[in-house]
Amino acid sequence: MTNATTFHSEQGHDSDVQLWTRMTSCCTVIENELRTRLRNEFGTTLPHFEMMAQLAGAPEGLKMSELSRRMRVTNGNITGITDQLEKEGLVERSKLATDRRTSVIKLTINGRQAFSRMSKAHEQWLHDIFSRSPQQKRSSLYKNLGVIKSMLKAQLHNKPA
Amino acid sequence: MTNATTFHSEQGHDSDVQLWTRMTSCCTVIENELRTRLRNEFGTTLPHFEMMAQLAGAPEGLKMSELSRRMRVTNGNITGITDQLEKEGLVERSKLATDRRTSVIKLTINGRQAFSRMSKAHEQWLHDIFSRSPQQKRSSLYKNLGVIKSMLKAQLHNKPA
DNA sequence: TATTGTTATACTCTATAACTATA
DNA sequence: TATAGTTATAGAGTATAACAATA
Repeated sequence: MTNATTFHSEQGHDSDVQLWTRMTSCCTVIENELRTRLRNEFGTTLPHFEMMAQLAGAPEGLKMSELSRRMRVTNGNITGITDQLEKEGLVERSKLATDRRTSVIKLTINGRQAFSRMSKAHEQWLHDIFSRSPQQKRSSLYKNLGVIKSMLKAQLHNKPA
Repeated sequence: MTNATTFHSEQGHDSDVQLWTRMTSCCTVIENELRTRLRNEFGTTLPHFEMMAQLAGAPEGLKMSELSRRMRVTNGNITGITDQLEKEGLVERSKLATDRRTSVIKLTINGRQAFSRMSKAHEQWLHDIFSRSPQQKRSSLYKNLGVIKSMLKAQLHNKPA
């Protein structure tokens, strides 16, 4: 992710730019922090972690095209991430009898254990970051982001927001 | 930027993970949109645009180390971006008499004009994205992100949030 | 010694497009 | 024809580290 701008305009939409600046700035800082910690403490990356998180929430496994849709990256990249995680023994491919084109990806036992450790830390990091903000403000933030999210969903393509 | 997770935990900090998921998801979608538009309509990239935005807000110019700090990337990358923008005639380096190590970067006239066009579009895109959300909610979102921002500032290093 | 900026390099992440195999 | 996944490739974006010039 990249950063903020401080430019001032003449169109009267300054507040939109400022909102975006603040959003992306907060996200960049947090994401950099998470990325660094995942690398230093677990030797992994954000996309690898996120694929595992998707799979942890789907014990029956996910098709690669579904992972592609959810993670908003193209098929080729899912192949690459899957290859690496499979080599590490964290996920496994299996074939569907009903459609031999399709691969279903699941966490292995090892993958599930590894993800469990990582996600505990990840959750704690986020708690450390957010818990200094009053619960009421966090809740309001969550709700208002939900409004943005549903607008984006309606507005831009058919990607999940 | 990367994407969301939907994992559920046992530590009771689920809401922190959900907040982060929603934040980063919204940011990813918007950022991808801005990146695509900057490339398609202006043949530029987000970091290039953002450096120009920083310089547009500082008519007296900025030191490269200051750009590095503001954009949260290392010096070497600022050198690279500056080289490219300079080659396009959009920025110029100048030397300080008081410290001959330092380079001060400014937008050229062309750079200022180019940025003016781009930032008008950029502002309009953001307005299109955000304006469907009620003003009151956007304002609340902005304020609550401000709380996060100042906490991050206090918490993580000395980087500007 | 510390700081500013440069250079060289390598890696992660991503998109595009051509491909294979199935449907 | 359309879809699922693979492969190859190119480029963006970034960090690390060694370096030169200056403070």
